[in-house]
Amino acid sequence: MARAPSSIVIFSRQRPCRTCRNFSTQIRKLTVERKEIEFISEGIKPNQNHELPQSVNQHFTDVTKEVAKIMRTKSNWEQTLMLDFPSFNFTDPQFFWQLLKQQNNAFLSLRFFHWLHLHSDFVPDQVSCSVLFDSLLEAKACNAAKYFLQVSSFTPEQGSLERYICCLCDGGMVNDALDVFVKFKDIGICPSIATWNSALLGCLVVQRTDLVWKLYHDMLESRVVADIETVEYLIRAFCYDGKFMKGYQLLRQVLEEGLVPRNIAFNALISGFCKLRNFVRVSELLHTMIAKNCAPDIYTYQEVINGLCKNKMLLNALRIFNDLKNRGYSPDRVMYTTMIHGLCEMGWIRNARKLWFEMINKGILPNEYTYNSLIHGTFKNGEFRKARKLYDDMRDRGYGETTASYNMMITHLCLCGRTNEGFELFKEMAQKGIIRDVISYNAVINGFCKKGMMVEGKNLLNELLAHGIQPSSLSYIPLIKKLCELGDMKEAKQLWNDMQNKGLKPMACDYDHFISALCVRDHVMDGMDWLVVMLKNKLRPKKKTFETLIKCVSHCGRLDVMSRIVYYIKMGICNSLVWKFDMKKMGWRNKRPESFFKVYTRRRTRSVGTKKEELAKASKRKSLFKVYTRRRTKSTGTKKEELAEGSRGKSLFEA
DNA sequence: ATAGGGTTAG
Repeated sequence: MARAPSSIVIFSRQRPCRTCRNFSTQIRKLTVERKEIEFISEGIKPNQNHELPQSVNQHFTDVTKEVAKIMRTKSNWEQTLMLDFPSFNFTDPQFFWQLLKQQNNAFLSLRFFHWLHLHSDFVPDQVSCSVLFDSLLEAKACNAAKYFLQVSSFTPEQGSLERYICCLCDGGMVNDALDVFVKFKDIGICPSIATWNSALLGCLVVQRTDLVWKLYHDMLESRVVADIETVEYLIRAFCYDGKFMKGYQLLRQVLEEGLVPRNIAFNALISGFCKLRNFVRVSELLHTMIAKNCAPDIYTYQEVINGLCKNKMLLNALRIFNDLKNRGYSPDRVMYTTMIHGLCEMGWIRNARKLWFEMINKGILPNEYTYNSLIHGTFKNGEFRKARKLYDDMRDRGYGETTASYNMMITHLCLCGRTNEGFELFKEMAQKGIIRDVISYNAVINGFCKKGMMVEGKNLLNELLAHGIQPSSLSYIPLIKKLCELGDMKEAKQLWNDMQNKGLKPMACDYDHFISALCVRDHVMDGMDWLVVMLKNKLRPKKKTFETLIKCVSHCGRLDVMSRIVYYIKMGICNSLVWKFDMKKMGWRNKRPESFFKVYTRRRTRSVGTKKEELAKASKRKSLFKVYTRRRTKSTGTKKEELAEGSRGKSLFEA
């Protein structure tokens, strides 16, 4: 696959006109074309060796008018034409010209051509073809243009072909556009930079960055000089691929050359660095924008506020939001919705309501997104009745007929124990023809499981699979969790295997369902086996998992198992980066791992034993622990060796 | 561009 090279050639055309996307200004007007046609037609005399008499031309004009009228008004125009003009020769190229000029409608002309072609293999002459083709392009009818090109097999001139590429890209038919590029390559002609850019944008819009890079590779091969618009698309493509740093480096590179891309490139980068939680860079980008006379727009701030909210930095988001208002920017509906959603997500429902009424007072009406955000927040706040009322309000306004709305409502109904109502909505979706996706199914499956309705839950999972919907791990986990609770470990394991056979990776907390179910039934060793599986899958166990195990271990006094847990902590996890990060957060970096051990023993013994017992046990454990620390330090520490030692450790414990 | 599904901390 083609990849973007690290550096690119820049042509210093700061703001290129968008040749290919603005048909009304860039493409010659159809009226102009018509004049040209009339002019040319005097010189070309298709099928005739002499001038047509004026009377014949007049006759054509009359007939074309009549034909146009019939085509516009009658659905069975083909028959009507045959009946009304039984002896007329429609295949006369002169007549087709006349029709093109008269009808002023590319689609009607195309239909007429299609009819003629079906009956007589009629193909208009080159000039008519290009007029028709160009007007189809002007009408952005890429499918029609493609069809016409195939059937008439005429060769458009280079300009038309380039506009054809733009038209295809506008209509999302990027693969066809790429085929035209191949044609250009074959005849050794290089399209203009505007056409390349239009194609890059087309690929970007349909989220095919692989094609962006392929095109860019071809561009470099054709020695086309990229311009700032190209750079914008490449930055956006990098961001789409999640390679924000590469996009950023490209931006730096062009800024150094004195070129500034449009806001949208900055916005994409800002959105990316928000995702990475790199707000220092976000701030730097904002400053760069201002310095380069590229004032951040409402979309820019939208990205910033969205990023801050998603990272739970609500106060910062609110500050910027209020600053904007104070500085005279008026937040739009999207901005209000984003802010309300952020507040609801964090449970700040009162502030969310305040903004809700503020926007209504400003004359901005909430839309479906706003309603959904506030309903979500109201549910989270446990106010079922209020949420229900808001939902009815939304329905009264004609919103709520989308999958996302239904899913939100079903999820919350199921969460607050109203699974039946949720299921009713789920059925309503099917009746109304609203698509039910994996989230809809998962929500109801979860609801059924919560109520212990396992048969219904399993049926729904099977229905989901039967409908060919790609399940997610959340389609299985509620069932597995409940089965574990009920003690049906066999069935739970069966579903667990089904899930993994579908390539779905469970998360670390999903193992807890098995571990706690086993611990409840005093099967500590089996619980340990699950821990081992987790570690083998390079999953970082949650603190809760250890707590569950340790509680159980202490309950049945299996000190041997306890030391094995500590062994795993030392052997398996301490070396992974993730764990180190967690250790750092827990404040025991540079401390000896015993402290971790102590935390758990202390917590446990408080609830169980007396202080004397505690001390005695602790010292015993400590000595056990020391054995293993010593053993571990002996090993030189390559991963393989550690794994080998891990398995030896296991057998030691079980002996 | 904005809405729908699970994690963690004292």
